[in-house]
Amino acid sequence: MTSLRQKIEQALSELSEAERRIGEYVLGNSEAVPHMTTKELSKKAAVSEATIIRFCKSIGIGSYKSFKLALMKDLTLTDTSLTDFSVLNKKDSPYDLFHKVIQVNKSAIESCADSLDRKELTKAVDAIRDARKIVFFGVGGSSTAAVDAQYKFTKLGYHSITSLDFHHMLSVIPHLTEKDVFVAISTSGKTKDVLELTRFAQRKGATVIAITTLSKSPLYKEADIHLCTPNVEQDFRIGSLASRMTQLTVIDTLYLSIFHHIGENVLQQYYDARGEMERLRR
Amino acid sequence: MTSLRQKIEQALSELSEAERRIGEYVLGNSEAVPHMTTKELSKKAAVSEATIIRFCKSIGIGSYKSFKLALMKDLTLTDTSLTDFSVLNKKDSPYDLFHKVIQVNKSAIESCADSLDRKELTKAVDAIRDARKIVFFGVGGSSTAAVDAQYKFTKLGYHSITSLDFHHMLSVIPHLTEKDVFVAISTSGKTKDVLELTRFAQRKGATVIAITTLSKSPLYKEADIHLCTPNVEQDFRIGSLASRMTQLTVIDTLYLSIFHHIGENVLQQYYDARGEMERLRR
DNA sequence: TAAAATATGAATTTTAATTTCATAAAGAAT
DNA sequence: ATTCTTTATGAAATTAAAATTCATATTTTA
Repeated sequence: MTSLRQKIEQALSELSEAERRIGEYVLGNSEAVPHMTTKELSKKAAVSEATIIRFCKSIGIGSYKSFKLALMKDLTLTDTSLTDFSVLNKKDSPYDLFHKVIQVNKSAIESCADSLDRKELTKAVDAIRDARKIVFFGVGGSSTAAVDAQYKFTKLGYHSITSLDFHHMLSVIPHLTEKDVFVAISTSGKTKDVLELTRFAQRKGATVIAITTLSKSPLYKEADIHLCTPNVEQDFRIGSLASRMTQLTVIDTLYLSIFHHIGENVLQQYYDARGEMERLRR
Repeated sequence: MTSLRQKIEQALSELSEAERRIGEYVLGNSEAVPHMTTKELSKKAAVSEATIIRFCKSIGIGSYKSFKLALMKDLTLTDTSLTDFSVLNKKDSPYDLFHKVIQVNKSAIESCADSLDRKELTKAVDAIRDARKIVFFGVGGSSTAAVDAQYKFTKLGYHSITSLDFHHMLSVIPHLTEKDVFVAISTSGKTKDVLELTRFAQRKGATVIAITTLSKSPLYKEADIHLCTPNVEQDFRIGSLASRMTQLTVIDTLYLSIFHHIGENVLQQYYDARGEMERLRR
C-alpha cells in the first residue's frame, strides 16, 4: 500500500506546473495542511483555489475535504517531523506558526529518547532520592525548567531551592554538603553564571547533575552526572523554544521517578494539600 | 490522554440530552462521521446544527472541523498507544518512566491543534501586539508558563510582568488600563486566585486573555479572549505534567507570532544583548 | 501560423460551519 | 407560589469554505 504522500510524490512529475507546486507544498508542510482551507493553501502554494480542487482530483481524491481527511490519516500512520524554524517565512499567520510550534516541540521531545543515557538517569534518580537539599539553577530560557523543578520537588516534600538571582544563589551554596544535589541547567553548557555556581557547589561537596546537551562543554565535563538533552535546532534570532521542552521532559522524568519511589509515602501530604485547597476554595 | 472516543464515552453522562444523543451516534458510527457535515449529523442524531458545534466544544475541541480531524486520527490509531500514566506500574524503571513521559508530552502537544481556535489566536496576537503592559498570572503548575512568558516578552521589549505572589499582583493590577493585557493561566479555569485577579484586571479595563481548557469554567466565560488548551489526562495524584506543555506551546506561539510581527525591529536589541553577554563572558 | 488543446485564476455559486437570537424548560431565590 | 436566573435548544441569519463556471493565457499540433 502506498501512502498518500508517496502517491503525491509519484504523481509530481506528471502534474501541471501549478498543481506540482501544490504537491510540493503539501509534501513539505503536510502537518499543517489538514487544518488549512483552500484559500490558505492556494496562497501558500501560489495558485488559485480552483487549482487546489483540480489537484485533489488529479491525485484521485474526490474533494478537498476528503483530501484533508486522507492526509490526516496518512500523517497519523507515519509521523514525519520538522525540527526547526528555518522554514518560517514572512507571510506565516499566527495559526501557521502555531502548527510549526507543535511540530518543533513534538519532535524535540521525541528526540530526547536519543540523548538521555539510562545509566546516568538511574544515577541521577538515586542521587536525588537520598538528597537532603536540591538546588536547581538555570538562567535565561533555562530558568523556566529550574522554577518548574523547584515547585515539583517541593510538592514531593524535598527542601528544594531555586532563584533567578545569582547573588541569592551565592548565599545558598555555602550551606551545601555531600548530602545535597545541585542541578545545573544550561543548554549550551557554557553559561558563566551556571558554571561558577556549579564549581562552587562542587567545592562544597554537593553532587552536581547537569541537564545540558551532549557536547564538550565545561558543564558537561565537570558535572558528576549528565542528563543529556538533544541538540535541537535553534534559530539564532528566536532562541530555542524547543530546548526548554526537552529540559522539562527530563524534569518530568525525575519527578515521576522519585514520586514512584517514595510515592506512597507522600500521598497523605498530597491529600492534605488538596483538602486544604478545597477548604480555602482556591 | 485517552482516545477521543473514550473521552466522549466518559463525557456522555455529563452531557445534556441533545449532546448525549450526538455522542452516542458518534460512538456508534464513528467511521462515518468524519465525512459528514453538521447538517447530516444533526439529522442523524436528531438535534440542531448548533448543538453539534456545542457538542464539539463540550468535549474540548474547538470546531467541528477539528473534531472530524481528531476523530479520523483516533480511528486510524488502531494500536492503543498508551498515552497516560494510568499504566504506570510498580516495577517501572526510571527509563521506562522516561519513555512514558515522552509519549504523554508528545501527545499533549499534538492535541493542542484540536483545541486552539484560530480566530481567538488572531485576536490574542492583535491584543498583545498593541499592548502597553502585559501581565501574566498562573499559580501552581501554571506558574511555569507565566514565568516563561514573562521572560520571553521582556526579550521582545514589552513591559511584561508576573509574580508568584498574589499580593504583589494585587499591587500591579490597579495600574492597568484599557491599553493593557492580562493573561490568566489556569488549566481548570476555576482557580480562585486567578479568577479574582482576572476580575480585578477586567474592572480596570484590561483585555483578559485566558489560557485554559475549553470548558464551562468561570475563567473561560469571563475572559475576553480564549486560548484553549486540550483536556489532557491528569492523574489525580501526580497532577498534570502535560498541561504545562500545552500552555507553553501556546506561549511559544504567541511569542513567535509577535516576534514575527515586530521581529525586524527588535533584532538590534537582540544583538546588543548578545554582544554584551559575550563581552561579560556570561 | 492558425486551430485545437490545455492550464490557470477571477469571479460566482453552492454548500457548510458558525453565530445570533428567541423561546422553552428547569432551578434558585424571594 | 412567583419571580428571577440560568441553562438548553433549535430556527434563522451570517460568515466562511468549497466547488464550479467561464474567460484568458499558454502551449501543442497540423
